[in-house]
Amino acid sequence: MLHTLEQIAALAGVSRATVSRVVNGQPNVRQAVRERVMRVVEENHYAPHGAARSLARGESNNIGFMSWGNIADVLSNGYWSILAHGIAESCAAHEYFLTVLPAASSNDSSRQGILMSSIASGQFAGVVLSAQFGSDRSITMMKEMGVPMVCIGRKPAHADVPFVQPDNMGGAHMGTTHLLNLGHARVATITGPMNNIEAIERLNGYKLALSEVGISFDESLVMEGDFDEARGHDAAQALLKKHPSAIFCANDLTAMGAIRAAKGAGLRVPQDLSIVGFDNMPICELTTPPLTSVGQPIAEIGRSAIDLLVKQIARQRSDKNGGGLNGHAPSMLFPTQLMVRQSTAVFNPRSPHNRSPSPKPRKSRVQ
Amino acid sequence: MLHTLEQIAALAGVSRATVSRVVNGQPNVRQAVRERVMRVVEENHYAPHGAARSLARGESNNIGFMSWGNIADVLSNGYWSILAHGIAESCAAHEYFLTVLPAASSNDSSRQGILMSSIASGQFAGVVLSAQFGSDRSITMMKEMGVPMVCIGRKPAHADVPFVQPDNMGGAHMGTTHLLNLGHARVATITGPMNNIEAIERLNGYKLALSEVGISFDESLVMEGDFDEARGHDAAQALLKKHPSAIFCANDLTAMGAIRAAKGAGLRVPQDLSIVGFDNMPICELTTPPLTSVGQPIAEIGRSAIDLLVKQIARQRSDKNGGGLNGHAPSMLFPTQLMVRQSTAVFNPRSPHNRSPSPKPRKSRVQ
DNA sequence: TAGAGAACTGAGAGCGCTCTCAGTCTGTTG
DNA sequence: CAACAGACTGAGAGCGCTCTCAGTTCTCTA
Repeated sequence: MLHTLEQIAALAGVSRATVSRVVNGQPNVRQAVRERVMRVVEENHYAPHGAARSLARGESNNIGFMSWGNIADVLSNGYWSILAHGIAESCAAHEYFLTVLPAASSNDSSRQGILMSSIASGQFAGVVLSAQFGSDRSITMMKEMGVPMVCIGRKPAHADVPFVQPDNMGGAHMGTTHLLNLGHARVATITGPMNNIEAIERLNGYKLALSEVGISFDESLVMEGDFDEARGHDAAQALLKKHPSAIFCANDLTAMGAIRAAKGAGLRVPQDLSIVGFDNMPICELTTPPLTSVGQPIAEIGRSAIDLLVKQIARQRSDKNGGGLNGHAPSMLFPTQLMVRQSTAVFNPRSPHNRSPSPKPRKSRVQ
Repeated sequence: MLHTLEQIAALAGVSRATVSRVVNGQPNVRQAVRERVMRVVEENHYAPHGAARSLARGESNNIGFMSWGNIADVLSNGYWSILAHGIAESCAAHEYFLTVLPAASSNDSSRQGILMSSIASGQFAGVVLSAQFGSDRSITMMKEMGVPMVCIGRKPAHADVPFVQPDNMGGAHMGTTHLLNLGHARVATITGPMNNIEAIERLNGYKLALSEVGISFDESLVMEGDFDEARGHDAAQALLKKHPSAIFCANDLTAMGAIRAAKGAGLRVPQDLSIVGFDNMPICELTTPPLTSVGQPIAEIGRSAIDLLVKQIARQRSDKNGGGLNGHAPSMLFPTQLMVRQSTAVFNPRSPHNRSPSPKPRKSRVQ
């Protein structure tokens, strides 16, 4: 705090350059000198000034995390916390700082301008952004600026931006198949917002699972949600009129809404209605009944995003120094895993709820 | 990205200094010149280089947020998400960046060293830290370095560090009094970890409420928890043997554990057992039954932390420039609010659970 | 023990920006 | 119309660090 390289150099009786070498662990310093400098450094709690170092090196040690919007409820649902935790951890491991960039909604152009200029200012070595919040325009700008970036979730319009995401389709397929194997024939689904690629992929997984067992897709068993509990509740309430015996939900919050709707309608979960969620948040164990859910390795996805980004940054730097090995940065799809809890059960033909429109039960073959 | 002040100056046919004035909105630039420069700046998407600016100005535009530990479950409980959201928002409003500093546990000294030297490096204009995670030693060091800081939660050993926190004692008093007013006489409590000041304050609020109505404090009705669901469950399970008719829990997660324990013991909430939580997390509305909880303005606390910090930073800067008005930065206590939901009810003398050791019901006077 | 080569050290030129200070250019006044 | 205040502008000296390059000191080998 109180000291500069210059002062430490004076105190140790060497030049600035030598102190710099010692501080950065470079070779070519006599052992005795090295120790003397180290002692002075420690005695004075010297630490190199970050901004000066960035300026001199022409590189930043900061990674930007563009995700936080004015979207408090998204944050509070816990998904982002876990993700952020993985991201922060990996940043620390790579010795980068993680800086939170409150993402601007596409229509808030002044905020977006500030955001972009802060990125343009070279404060960030790279940026992690969420497909959900990153506007297409800002992605385009960042591409033009040549800022390394990684997207959490695929961004269809920007296929060239490396991304990390769970195997949404595979997971939804697995969750739906679980229900089908339990003998359910009328499996409904509550999707996420259909402008969201992950929601679409999950719906596709659901469709695939149905078609595999020869059940034709019934549009009336699909309701669009928005990944939130309230919408999940309303959607489920509407769906229950169609007498499904099971509902596959696009995420856990939606599933919690569905459970609430079922209870409200006097149905027992899982005896009258089986429910599957997606994300396997910690909350799944705390609901009544505990929620069967398709799990994704959220923290690991966050970590991998940073790993990918750091690789890109490194490549960019070596490119500048003449190294020419280019090649496309890979994206990563993470496997999902079904966590069976107590919200799903074998199809129950005797449930009063299932008697109305000819349930046609499937032969149960529990996994 | 691609441009420096120098280049913009050349393009606009003026000197560096003039471009600097325009970019920083300073006076004393002819209108015509100002516009010409602005145009060049915009055409080239110029933004000043952050590190260079910090270096030249001798100030950072970054605030450090020291809280994230390797404590994934703390994060995932949502409290920190909401707090972080308030913090991030206020930082953006004050035009600071928010950088996440993964806090080191006190026993991880190498990590702590890195952390401290990054702070010492002057990258941060100030630091927000959590009383829960900030080690006393790092606080002492930061005080020595003169880094402005604000603590989320009081740190008894550092009374001079400004802090923001909810009125824990008042809130606990309110929550407990609510139960007493419902006629409960055997009100148990599950505390937070007793090395945590907030947990202690909440316990004190509980004691105060009891003493106010002349009920003597019964140690056997107190169990120590750790703000987590699992410990809440176990603590409640143990407490139930003492036949309390109500439990005041130090936070919502603990309360959720208590609900689970009650159900496991065949008790109905609230008919056999009333339960109150603390924090009023969004999850309170989703439990069965919805949880009565003492609410604190989490996001506002986060925002205020930054407001306080920014004031300190400003004062420090003006001090350096000769301004001498010092004075102690204020701390802030935020009011709590009781959210009554369905987990609390009037004392029920006919509950089988309440028949054992002479319940001595209090006369119910519902609020 | 001279000479080559390796190991070590320091001087100095930036990185891109800010900010002071001196100089230039107005537009008023007396 | 000379003189002067006030508005404007640019030169230049850093901010604290890194990194190259030239110079110095060792350490071997012949």
